[in-house]
Amino acid sequence: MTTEAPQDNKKYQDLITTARSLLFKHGIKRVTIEEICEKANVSKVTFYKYFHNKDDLVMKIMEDWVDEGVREFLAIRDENIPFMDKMLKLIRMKLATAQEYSHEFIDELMGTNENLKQFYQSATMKTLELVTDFFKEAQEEGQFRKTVPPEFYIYLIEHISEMMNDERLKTIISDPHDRFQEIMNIIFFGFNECDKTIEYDKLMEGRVS
Amino acid sequence: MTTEAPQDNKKYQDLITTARSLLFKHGIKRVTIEEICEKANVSKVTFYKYFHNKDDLVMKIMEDWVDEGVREFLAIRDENIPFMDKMLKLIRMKLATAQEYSHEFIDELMGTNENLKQFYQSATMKTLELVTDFFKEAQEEGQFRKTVPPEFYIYLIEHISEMMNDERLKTIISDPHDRFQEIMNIIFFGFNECDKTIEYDKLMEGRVS
DNA sequence: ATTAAATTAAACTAAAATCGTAAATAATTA
DNA sequence: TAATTATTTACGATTTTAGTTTAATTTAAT
Repeated sequence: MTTEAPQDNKKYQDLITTARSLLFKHGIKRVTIEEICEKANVSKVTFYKYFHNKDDLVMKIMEDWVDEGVREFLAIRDENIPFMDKMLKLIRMKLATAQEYSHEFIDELMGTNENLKQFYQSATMKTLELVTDFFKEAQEEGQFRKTVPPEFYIYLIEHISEMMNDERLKTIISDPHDRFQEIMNIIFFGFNECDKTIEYDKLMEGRVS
Repeated sequence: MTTEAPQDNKKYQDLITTARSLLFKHGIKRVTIEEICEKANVSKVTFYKYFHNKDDLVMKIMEDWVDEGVREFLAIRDENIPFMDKMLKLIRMKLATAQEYSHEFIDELMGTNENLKQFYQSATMKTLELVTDFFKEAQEEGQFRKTVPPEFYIYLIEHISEMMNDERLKTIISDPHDRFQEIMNIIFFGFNECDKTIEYDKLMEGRVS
């Protein structure tokens, strides 16, 4: 008689995972509910048992996704490793998720629907606070220059993958290794001459690219 | 009074290029004619001036694309460089185009429409003959083991990019450099110990990845 | 085996999207 | 200016999609 929570339901999970990969790849408007149901081997009736409509589905996907991200972040934050290694792992994480979803998906999330937009913004807010606190603490410990606003570091971190895929930058530095090296060097050490570097290979180690 | 050939028309070209990138990315059924027109800044009426319908558009895209491929191939074939270097360039070309289109596009090309299917098959036939001749000649010159059917080499070449992106293989050899190295070594030298290798970096040089 | 719940396929309606065209209007070119 | 060409707007016809209903089937628990 115990009514199962939807998170533990197989059909629900099938729908979430199939929908996620489809929507992340093609964006929201290109994918139909029927297609999701077919690919997930779930009938349309069952879909409407768990979701009111497509927007509702998207919100639940985002909830899952954000929670996942927060969990990953907290795990890294609380690891017992040097600060620089944590930074590496955070960047790696960002690059990993950035490859998952298409630009189109985020654009649609922000553009068309007002509910989704609000939800997405409040979700990013929540995670942003977490990360900001992390940076502020690191700054107080002397890991960063104190004159840099932590929000600016977050901005930079979030734009690394964008820079890596920027067509203009690609023509300037075609080799991805070199490109990454240069971006990281600028972010961490600025234009000053410096003997420290962040290795692309170290960042990518163990990653299935 | 000279009626301009459509190939030289700006609007026509805009339609072809925008349609190509959209269709290659999302497949045929996900993209609407109106979307193409909007993105290309061409009115729908103008679209129907140049194309009967979506299938007609796809065929003309394919024609362009195949011609382009044949030209590239012939250019490489007739270059005055060692055979191995030609091989490298051909593989590079294959990898480049494979990143352009999605699996979905080719699937739809083969699956839904009978006209497109026929057209695609005859087009690949035509190019396959060219490449086969190239390999046969190389074989007669002693560049390959004579007991290998050239068709099998073509098959292998065409599957390099697939292997590079194969999830199973990725877990076995996660580093793309290593993965590519191993694939190339197998294809060119088999399982025999051999001091020759094909360098990933050499293959990728000058490519904007 | 019996019962209750979950799932499904199929049919269906209403709304929305898309196609393709025809006319009126603006822009180019001769 | 006149003739040709490109674009906008509007529109009807068709197709697709969303969401619901019903009846049949599967699944799981008792």
